[in-house]
Amino acid sequence: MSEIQNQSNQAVSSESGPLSAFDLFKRQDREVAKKAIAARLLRNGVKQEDPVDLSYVPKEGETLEPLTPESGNEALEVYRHSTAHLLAAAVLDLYPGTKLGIGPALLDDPKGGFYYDFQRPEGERFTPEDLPKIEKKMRDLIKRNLEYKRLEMPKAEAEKKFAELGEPLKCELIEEKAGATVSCYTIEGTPFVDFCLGPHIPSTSKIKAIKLLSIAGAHWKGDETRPQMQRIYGTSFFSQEELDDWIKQKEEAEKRDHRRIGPELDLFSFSDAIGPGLVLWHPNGALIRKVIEQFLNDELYRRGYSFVNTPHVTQSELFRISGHLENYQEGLYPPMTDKENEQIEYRMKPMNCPFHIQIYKSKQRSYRDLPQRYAEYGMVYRYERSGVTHGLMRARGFTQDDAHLFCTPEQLVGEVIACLDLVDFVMKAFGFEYKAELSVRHATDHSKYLGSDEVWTMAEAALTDGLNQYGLPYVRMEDEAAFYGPKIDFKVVDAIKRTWQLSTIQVDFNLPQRFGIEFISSDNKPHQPIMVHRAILGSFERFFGILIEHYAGAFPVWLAPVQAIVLPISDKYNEQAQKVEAELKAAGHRVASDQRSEKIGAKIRDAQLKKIPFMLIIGEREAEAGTVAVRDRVKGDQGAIPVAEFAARLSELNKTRALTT
RNA sequence: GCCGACUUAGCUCAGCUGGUAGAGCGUCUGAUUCGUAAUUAGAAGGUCAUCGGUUCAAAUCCGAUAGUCGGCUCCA
Repeated sequence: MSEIQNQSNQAVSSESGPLSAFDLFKRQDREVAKKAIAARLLRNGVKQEDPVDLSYVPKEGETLEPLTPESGNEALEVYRHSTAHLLAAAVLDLYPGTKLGIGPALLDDPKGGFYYDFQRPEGERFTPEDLPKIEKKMRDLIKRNLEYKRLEMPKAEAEKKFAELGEPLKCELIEEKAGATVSCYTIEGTPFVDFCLGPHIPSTSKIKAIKLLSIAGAHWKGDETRPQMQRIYGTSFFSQEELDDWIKQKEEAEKRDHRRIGPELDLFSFSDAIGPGLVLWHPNGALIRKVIEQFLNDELYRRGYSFVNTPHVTQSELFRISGHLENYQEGLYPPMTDKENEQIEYRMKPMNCPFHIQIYKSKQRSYRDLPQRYAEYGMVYRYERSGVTHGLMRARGFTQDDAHLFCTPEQLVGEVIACLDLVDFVMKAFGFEYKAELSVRHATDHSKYLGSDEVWTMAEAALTDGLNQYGLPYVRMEDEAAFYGPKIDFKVVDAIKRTWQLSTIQVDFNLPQRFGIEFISSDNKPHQPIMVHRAILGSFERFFGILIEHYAGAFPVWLAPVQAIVLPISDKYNEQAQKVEAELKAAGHRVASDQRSEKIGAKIRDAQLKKIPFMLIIGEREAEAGTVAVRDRVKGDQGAIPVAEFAARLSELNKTRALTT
């Protein structure tokens, strides 16, 4: 990375005036200067958080590095933020009287891009037909190569200026956020002025590839009590190729959408007669779920878990004690009143933990009994607001693969390591890469956290030691812990590089205290056990949705509802097909046969669309030889092999949970 | 919950500014007996999401309800 010392700046500034970042870069390397869109600022060699404009004139002790398209997210953020300004300029030009909200860049996929919030005058609003017009105007502005100008002024002056411009929301922001000096940006030749920290690209022609995406409602500052504005989403890239790739990626994600694939492959559905967010698992989906459950069952037994079962409803009292009633009132289904005693109300359960605690509490526990590990695939019900349900990903009724560990402080590290190993084992089985995040308390401000310093220090140390001993790299997130304890979260990366938050390991100081659970230690005195909540898949519903998208519906053999389908060439070989089907079924495989009077091409096509891993074709040759011609859904025709050989192959794939054939 | 869009046969979708429904796929019945991604003929199938209104007349216009979809932390 080229680096320009301020000394050189001072050396020349006497003759030709002070030199800007751009001037300095140009001296160093014309090509780099041409590509630069902003500059990274180093003060006494220390990188400053916010980049600066190319017009920035460095001060004593400051060094600059160019920010180019190759600089990654830092540059992309500046670029997209500038595109958001361009959008606002185009909108103001086309729709005078529009008030500005905010317009930040977005980096996270799938929302990568930017948006700008607008308030149109009473009675006016954007419609989807406006987007092409606005986009066209943006392109016009790009062609005119207009300059992004930075203005600085005292706070009072800025407030006056925006008041004159009729931008009340901007005034509110200045009031709240601004220091003594306020910076603004304009785009030359447009009515656009924005209160903005910057930095921005030097001129509109730097913007190479844009696309406006959608219009949505958004409340000012995300606050529902504030007026609703119209938000325009868009995205921009340094090149058309990158934009095209992004569009392709989006289309790929749409093709994989579990809400499309689910009904297509007859995996699950929703029914208006039942209600939003309540899932019907069809035979194919339920079968996959059973296979996953069986896989987990075996593993959990092996790892010393006990299985428990608890009811779906409970007297509200349980959740009053746990604090959920107070804190999550909105998220609960409304209460049911007891028929015989109006004083008693029941609730659908939103969590399993208090039930497991009741099991723990059912008798006195000795330190010799610990750890207790209770696992349950517990169905819980949360009243998600009507606008937020999303297929299997966000449902109102879902099944947690929940477990609660009750242990002594000394046992915590060991339990953490065991959980890490379980997460690793399960994620690898499904072919997921993953990353870990350790969420701990704020370094100094502990006011919002419950529990003593002593116990927090112990728990954070146990999680950290566990991660280190297990050898798992992690990101430490300060101030991201839950109020009730520190945690480790896992993010998996799917087949098309999207990340999903799945597993979690959380230490809880709150519930043991609220429910007053204890164990008798070797000192013959009661102590409070450490409680750990842990989920691997999170919820079966959501995990299934993620799996469908991860595999695009083409499940590996061990999960596929139908692992192989027998396809007779014509009716003449139906009998042989039935024999082969029966033989494979007897060997424990999930096999079907297609005995319709269709041509083989049609049968193959249908099997292919159902994403069945193997097609076993039987014609005259195979019937005579007792073989099947194996067609792999990915690799195509594999030639004929004896039925027994195919059965052995299927067994092997199933046993090893192979992800490919 | 809020903003916007959408809801027509099992599925995907046509149906122009109101004149009372159409295709492809699928299903069913028959013919065909076929060698690696769609053989063929015929038939059945819809209170146009639901309820209400305007009109001589509503899938079409208006309103309400339900459901689905895109959003509603990202800051000057």
